[in-house]
Amino acid sequence: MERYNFKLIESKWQNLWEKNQSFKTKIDKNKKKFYCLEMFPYPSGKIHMGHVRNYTIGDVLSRFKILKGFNVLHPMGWDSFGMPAENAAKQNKQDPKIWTENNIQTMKKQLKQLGLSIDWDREISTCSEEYYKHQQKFFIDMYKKGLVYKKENYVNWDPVDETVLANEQVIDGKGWRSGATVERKKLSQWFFNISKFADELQNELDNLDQWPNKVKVMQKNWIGKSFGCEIDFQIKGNSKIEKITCFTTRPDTLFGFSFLALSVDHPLSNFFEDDPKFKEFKLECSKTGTTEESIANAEKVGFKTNLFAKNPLDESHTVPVYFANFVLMDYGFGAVFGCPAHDQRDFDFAKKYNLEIKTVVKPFDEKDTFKVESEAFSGSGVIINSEFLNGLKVPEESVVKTIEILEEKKLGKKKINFRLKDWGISRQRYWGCPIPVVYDNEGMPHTVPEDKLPVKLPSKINLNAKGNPLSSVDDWKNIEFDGKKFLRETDTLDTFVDSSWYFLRFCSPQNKDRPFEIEDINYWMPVDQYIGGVEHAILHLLYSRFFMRAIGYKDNKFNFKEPFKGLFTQGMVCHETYKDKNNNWRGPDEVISDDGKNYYLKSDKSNKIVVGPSESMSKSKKNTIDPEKIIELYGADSVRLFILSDSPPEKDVQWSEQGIMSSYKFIQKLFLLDQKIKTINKKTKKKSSIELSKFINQFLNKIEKNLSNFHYNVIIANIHEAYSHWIKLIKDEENYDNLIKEYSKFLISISPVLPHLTSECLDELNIKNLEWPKIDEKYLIEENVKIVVQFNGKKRGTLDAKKDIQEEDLIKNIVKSKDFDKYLKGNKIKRHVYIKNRLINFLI
RNA sequence: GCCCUCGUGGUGAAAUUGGUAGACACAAAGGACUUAAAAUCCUUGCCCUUUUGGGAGUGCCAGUUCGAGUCUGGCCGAGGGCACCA
Repeated sequence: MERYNFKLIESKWQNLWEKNQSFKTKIDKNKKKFYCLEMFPYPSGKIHMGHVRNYTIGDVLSRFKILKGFNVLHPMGWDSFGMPAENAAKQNKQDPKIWTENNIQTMKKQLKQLGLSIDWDREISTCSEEYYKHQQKFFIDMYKKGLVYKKENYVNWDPVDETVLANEQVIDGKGWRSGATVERKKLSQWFFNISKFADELQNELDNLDQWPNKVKVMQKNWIGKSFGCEIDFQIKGNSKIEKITCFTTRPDTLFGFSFLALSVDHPLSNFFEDDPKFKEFKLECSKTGTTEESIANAEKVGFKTNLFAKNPLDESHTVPVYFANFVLMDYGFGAVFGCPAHDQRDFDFAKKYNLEIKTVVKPFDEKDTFKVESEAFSGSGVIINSEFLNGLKVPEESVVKTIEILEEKKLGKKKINFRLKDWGISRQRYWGCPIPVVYDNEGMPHTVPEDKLPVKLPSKINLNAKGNPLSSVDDWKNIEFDGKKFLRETDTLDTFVDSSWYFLRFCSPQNKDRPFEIEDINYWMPVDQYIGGVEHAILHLLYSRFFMRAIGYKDNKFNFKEPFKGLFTQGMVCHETYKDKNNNWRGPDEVISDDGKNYYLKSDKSNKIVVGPSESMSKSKKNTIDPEKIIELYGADSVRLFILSDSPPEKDVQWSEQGIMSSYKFIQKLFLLDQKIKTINKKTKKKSSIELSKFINQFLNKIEKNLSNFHYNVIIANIHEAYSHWIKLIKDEENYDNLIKEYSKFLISISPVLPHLTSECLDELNIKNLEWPKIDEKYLIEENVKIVVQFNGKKRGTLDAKKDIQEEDLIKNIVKSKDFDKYLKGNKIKRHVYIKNRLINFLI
């Protein structure tokens, strides 16, 4: 028999799918739609195993839904603006546009080799004018609706690359690319007003019942809603300063008030700028490292002012006002009321500056004389030493009650605060969407008139110029509208803006005038299943949720709220790591082992390799496997099979050479099985057995259930089991036509995983127009069951019985069988428990 | 420090949701076929027993139950997220 020639057959089917436009989708209101989307890739050069896993998972689902009769939208595009293009361009002196387009061509070819069911007619690329011109329009619309603004803000500044870095691009206080220590710098930046939607973004999470809980928790923490109140503190010591407003979640500890602390960036700092000691203090504060950890561990220090704050609940009680390094300007009001007894940070500060520590909450099981000594007490309990607040339960009564009192006395009011900050979208980068703004000669910003859109990126540019490359392109920067001179905004948009609406563009990818047609959107959206890495849990997913709301703000025509109805976060692909004797990383193709234990370098047998733990594949550790080479060697179906087989898709999977080999062998076995089945002598096989129908229907049932729950690894196990069953089956006498009929159902049901092999096998049977086989429920019911027999909860054997056997009959059979004599003999059965068709437990 | 998730053979993992623990696969050991190797196939997998059998067993300790990998409480360990958020 011939071997399965995957090279021939896979390319044959890929060409056919392309020629027949098999995955082209159109709106069809008679069919239920299913929008399956995987996170689109950044075109960095070649696809990696992470892509293979991501897109295989999505493809299996898409193909399954197509078979189930859904109208499936399964598109693909390119997140093609971003820093790597610019950096590569600098190194290779190549135009970022050309570099990007070449990569797209390469990766597109590679994706096609995987046999993905993608409607390539909908392909989009965010760096094309056709895409970003709509984005500029969104920016202008949002500007007009007051959702975009410009303000001065502190940013992460890389002094070597001369650019702003996003928080995630700062690693241990250093620029991820330059390695330079990142500075805080105040810059004028554009912002999206995402915090306006903070409450809704948090509340709507509860309705996303097809999202992993983990992601929802992360977003909730990120948005960080907290309930409290704002309080005005009257100030003494400077006649120009009347009051300071603070936000607090613990107004109930107001009688424990012992200092008030301000951020050094607080507007009131202006009154102290002339004081050289304050200036020095402020400078010191700005030097503290920028990493979160170094901030958290930094010593709490303060600068004492000549100001005093009055306790609003007791005017005779005044406390000193400090500037302190731990107070953030961009949370609350940049001012904190300090209660050392019940907040550890305040406690540390009070200890250092010898401030009063007054206990105002005691635990339930303590006396009223309870005193905070060595550390702050922040647990629940009862209010003490607080006059009219005494006796209130902390926190459930005390906070609400104190706010009521403060509101009544007009000293404060209820307030909900969010941790979520507005989204800074300015980047001093060339390879991004230009911000459609110009400045007049007074420096006032204006949005670019719509008939002058798009603002195109200039093509000839010196990327090695210092700072933002766009600011040195004079003939682009200087522009005239109707005879008036303007200067262009040279910042470009954060690339997360590009990916915040690409899923909408897929619905109307070729529309020239508008980003989308509303009918298209309302038919296809929301995305029914979104699949991608958990690393986007907060940023991309939160930004997209915001963007939907921002586009629909004041003029909502969408018939849905959330862009992604279902979310699945897949795990990473890992591989062992290797280090040679000089402590250099080595790749899997550089090392070899004869016994599976001792590894050495292929090129130098004396160089022993230390095998490290399996880690997520990364170029820096050289533990990557190139999908293209693997497809070349084993074929796409083998890769698809293996990437799904070992671990559940949400967990990390370990890549192994043995694993891919065994998947390859299994594909060969399936093909051999196929040949055997088709060459069975048609005449000698007579009977149509119920067993065959049972087997196939139960198999279909398992596959369908496991497909719906993303238990793809179990599906592979099911296929293995089914294979063994077929091998036994073909030795039996079976009516040929019936055999083929049931066998074709098997092929169809595994086609989402192995589309090339099954297409070929089905084609030989002349089966076209594939449909998911209907499961015949009557074959799911077994008329014989195996019943577990237990004595005192211990399994002592099993007994075959008719389904739904009566209890008495079962017991009779057990006694009759004699297998259990040694447990029954001489023992009295006190009672027994019978679980129908499953188990019987005798208690003796 | 706070929050979330997870602990099952040498390894990756299954387990109809409280009912035969370890399906399926990788690796290992032994065997069969081979002159030999590769490939393929079969067996084994912790403890006692030659076998028949029996015992222990899902991180640890308790509890609920006829019955717990699954439920409850406490502890230990691993991974991830957030981190001066007032």
